[in-house]
Amino acid sequence: MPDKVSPRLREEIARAIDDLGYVPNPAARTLASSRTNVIGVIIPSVTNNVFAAVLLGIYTALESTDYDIQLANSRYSALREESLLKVFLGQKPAGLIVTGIDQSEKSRELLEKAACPIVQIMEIDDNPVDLMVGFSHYEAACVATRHLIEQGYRGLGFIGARMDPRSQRRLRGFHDTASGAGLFSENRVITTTAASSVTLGAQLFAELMDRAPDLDAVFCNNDDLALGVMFEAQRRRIPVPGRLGICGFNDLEMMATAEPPITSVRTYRYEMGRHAVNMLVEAIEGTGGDGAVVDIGFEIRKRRSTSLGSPGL
Amino acid sequence: MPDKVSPRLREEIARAIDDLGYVPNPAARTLASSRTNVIGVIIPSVTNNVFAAVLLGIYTALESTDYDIQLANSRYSALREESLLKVFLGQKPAGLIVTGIDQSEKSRELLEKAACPIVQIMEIDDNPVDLMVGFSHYEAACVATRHLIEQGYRGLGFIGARMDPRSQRRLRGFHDTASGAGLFSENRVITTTAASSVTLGAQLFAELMDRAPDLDAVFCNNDDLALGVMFEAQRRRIPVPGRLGICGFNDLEMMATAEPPITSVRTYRYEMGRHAVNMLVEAIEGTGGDGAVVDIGFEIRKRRSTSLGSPGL
DNA sequence: TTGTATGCGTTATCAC
DNA sequence: GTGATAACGCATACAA
Repeated sequence: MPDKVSPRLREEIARAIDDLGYVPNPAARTLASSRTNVIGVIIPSVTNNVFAAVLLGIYTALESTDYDIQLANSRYSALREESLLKVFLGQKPAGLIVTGIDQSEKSRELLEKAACPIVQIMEIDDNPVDLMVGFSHYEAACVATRHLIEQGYRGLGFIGARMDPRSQRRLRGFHDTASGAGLFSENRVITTTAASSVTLGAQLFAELMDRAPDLDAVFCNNDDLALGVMFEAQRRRIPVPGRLGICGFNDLEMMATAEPPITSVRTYRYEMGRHAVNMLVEAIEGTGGDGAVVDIGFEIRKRRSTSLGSPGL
Repeated sequence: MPDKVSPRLREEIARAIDDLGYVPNPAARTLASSRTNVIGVIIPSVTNNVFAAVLLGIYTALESTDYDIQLANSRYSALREESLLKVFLGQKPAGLIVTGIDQSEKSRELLEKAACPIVQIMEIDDNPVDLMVGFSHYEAACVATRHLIEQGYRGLGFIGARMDPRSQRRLRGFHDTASGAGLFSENRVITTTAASSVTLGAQLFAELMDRAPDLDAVFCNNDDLALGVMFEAQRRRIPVPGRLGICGFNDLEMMATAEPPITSVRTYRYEMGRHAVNMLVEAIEGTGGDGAVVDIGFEIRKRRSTSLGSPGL
């Protein structure tokens, strides 16, 4: 579409289009060109604030393009993801954004032979289907656990819900780091596959505390659980951070305002969404090399909830 | 599609379809039939938990149908909603779900003359474009305010963020009820158009408390703000509910687990989403009468954060 | 009932 | 370049 038309003529055309009430028919367009401007997005949950933020990044980045997005949520089921993938690929999408690196074998196959660029988000490893943007949940958990140890906590515990692949990698990071310092005890780990919530955090903490009185710090799978732990600690008059250290994951906005403010691992959800779209569009339009893996990183936000050893926090 | 085929034959057909790798082409289908199976959804925000829950209801209800959903967020802008509406209507959608009743004049016009069923969600009034499912934010605020009065609070205040039309109606409900009891003071009301957050709740409460020391109860526009108020009260060693009553709005899951548990107005977000889809599909398929307005109600959840007069709570 | 031709609105191709 | 025309893949109306 060369812009060699005079502004004058251009306007006239626009007016004519408007007068005739012409509206392009997308169905006819994609049928004729056998090309769509649809980018498929599969996330595990729409209500989880983490993925909602990713989604916001995706929508925002897409606004300056003329791609449409087709959203689906897999509800943390690899099987459901697989069937969604089939439907999506049937539409011959311009690109695909999928969550994580734990697709089913069949899904992986479908993705490998897909005709469009694919970007996996939220995690990174050295075996991408195509594009990838995320961070290492394992490393993030290691850093958080190390922080607890450095603060002087010795009875390290872990509370986890949902236990999707990313949660499991966080647990591994916790395990390896705590073990390395000779501070790991299976007895101080409690997990469930139930959906995460503040209430669940309180319940799991209550259970864990009763079972393991030597517990003096918990690394929570996510911020909802951490908040629940804090509420339950307050109910039981357990001083935080004096008697109990609490560390969350994701650093939702409320963590900084809680009383006491809660330490958490900052992750860049919005940015991952934006980045994923940018990479994808570049790949679709052939302006960027493919096979790229970008590590978007994370950052531990140290706050009062873990300031046992450094009251200055 | 009469099911007069033998299961035997049916399976054979399915196998043949699978063998040939046949995948229906939706573009060709909509082009030929000049009908789409797309339902457009416009919500103000994807990250706001309230709308995320609505969305979950929508996606869930849609799973048993063969409609697709086209999602867009207006970012609380009537102007943006208008342009989204134009794009959506250009696609000749099978139906449309829009948020609220405060569309721009032009949007209203577009909706009125749209060829498909429309459902407005989140609110109700007696002037629907077509279908409607929601509840009265005004009434809900009245009930919440009355509760504070019944508990014995006299220095009633209001904290509001975003101040979209629904928030404004809640403020009106608060105003009218408090005024009716001779307990309204403009000095105890603080609002901002900034986006709501826990941090903002804490800030607004700090400001309000400094300005109006006679404040002894706050009705918050939403639960994030209420949680922020609670944290700030704890920081300032203000006893809740003894010296300060707190009431939120929406009853997010965390409200029941907070310490103290926070009173809130339960709203049925998920159900509104489901109901909207069901009404829409019925209207599209002509199996239901149109023009229906369904009041999905709300319920005040009384908890310790407002138990000044009834310690038994 | 079963089969066949025409049209949906665009893109893309091929003559010109 | 410019303008006519053949696909694109399915639905549908009509003929058999």
